Amino acid sequence: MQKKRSRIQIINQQKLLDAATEVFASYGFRGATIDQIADMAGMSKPNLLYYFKTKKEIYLAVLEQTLNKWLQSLQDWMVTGTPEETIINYINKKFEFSRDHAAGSRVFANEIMEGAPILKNLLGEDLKRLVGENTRVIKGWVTAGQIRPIEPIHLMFMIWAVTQHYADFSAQIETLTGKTLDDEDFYKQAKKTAIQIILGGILK
Amino acid sequence: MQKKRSRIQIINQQKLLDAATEVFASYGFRGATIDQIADMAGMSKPNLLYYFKTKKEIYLAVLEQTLNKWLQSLQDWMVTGTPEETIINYINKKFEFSRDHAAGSRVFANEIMEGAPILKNLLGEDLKRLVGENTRVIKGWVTAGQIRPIEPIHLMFMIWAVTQHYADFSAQIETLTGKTLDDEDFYKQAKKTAIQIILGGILK
DNA sequence: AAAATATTTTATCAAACGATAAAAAATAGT
DNA sequence: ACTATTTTTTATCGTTTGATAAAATATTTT
Repeated sequence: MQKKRSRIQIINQQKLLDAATEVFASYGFRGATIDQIADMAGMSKPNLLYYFKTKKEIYLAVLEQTLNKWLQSLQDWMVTGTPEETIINYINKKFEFSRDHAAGSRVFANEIMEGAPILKNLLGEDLKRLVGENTRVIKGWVTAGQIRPIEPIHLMFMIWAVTQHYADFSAQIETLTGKTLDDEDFYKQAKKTAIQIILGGILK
Repeated sequence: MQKKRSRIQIINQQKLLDAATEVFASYGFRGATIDQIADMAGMSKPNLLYYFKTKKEIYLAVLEQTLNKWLQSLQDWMVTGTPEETIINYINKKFEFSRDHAAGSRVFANEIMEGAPILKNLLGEDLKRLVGENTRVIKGWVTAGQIRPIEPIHLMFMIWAVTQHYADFSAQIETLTGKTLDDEDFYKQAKKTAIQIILGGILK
């Protein structure tokens, strides 16, 4: 029987999750230390462990919080619109995610580069199913002659690659351009270019 | 006065660099341990430290080895060819790198996600200069009306994003498709799709 | 083969790390 | 205001980690 979470608990757990997201984003699960996370949250290490019993437990909480938001954009895939509308909408959603959850995107990237020990099962089931549905839609467009013949899965990868790149490599992008997605003009230009090229590349 | 490296030294240092590349690729600088690297190289920890005095020293060696190969593809940028030839050639080079140096690509990705503490200076100088040269070429194409109006830097990011994605997220891609770039057909299809979309997106 | 040098192993260290126990302080319920 | 509960702090533990010293082994040079 789970007691109702107190006000302090809710505040502190979220504060810890935010700090943990930042630290795991930078150093991955193994490279991150709970000292660092506690420090960033303005808390002592044992106090952190009062809210999350182990390092793995807080990592799982971070992954879950981020994953839900990540999958959301895939689920919102519109099957009713035209190819153009659908792709634009999807790229928009992905860019929004990269801007609003850049650290979460990097947590994912780290998890996958470590071999996705935690997410492997989930990627092989839920994500695989979602991707299957979406590639079928794209395949339908090709068959119906609505877009140029294209391998659907690689189009998906391409959209993920471009949108996530701005979150995962923001340090490099900032060094080269002085800007990040937080800059409104830069955000619009990045999105515009991506949409322009991808749409131009698949539409007839 | 540096003594000539012995036969054993050359063999073992390369064996260690290869092992270190794999481990740093998975766990980043902080997450990797020299025990792990030594194990993977079939060597004891103190023996590793005989060849590389510190963890940072072997990390720097790995970064340098990979960086040279990474920059190579940028330097080979053809200024004499048509836009079509130049882009195809560049994407080819990048895909080759992702296939032949996937682990190295991930070492980079980790370094950048950690905030690029080591590479920051280099990215701000050498890379910035190279990117500047290449974006100027693209800008010239636009001005001359050879390609559609496009923001050059975002085209560069797009090419990096797509090509590196296949190396950095190979675990995810393998889970979803069962294939990696080592599969010849998969490699060709990935490259073909990327070239088709990007060229189609920028050519008139 | 003997001597000199290079490489590997064994033993060990101090600091950092994840985690626990128990006391102290703060908050909530009556 | 008093009591019960929750939250925070202090102290500490066993491992892991990066690194060093010194002995043992292997290789090269003469």
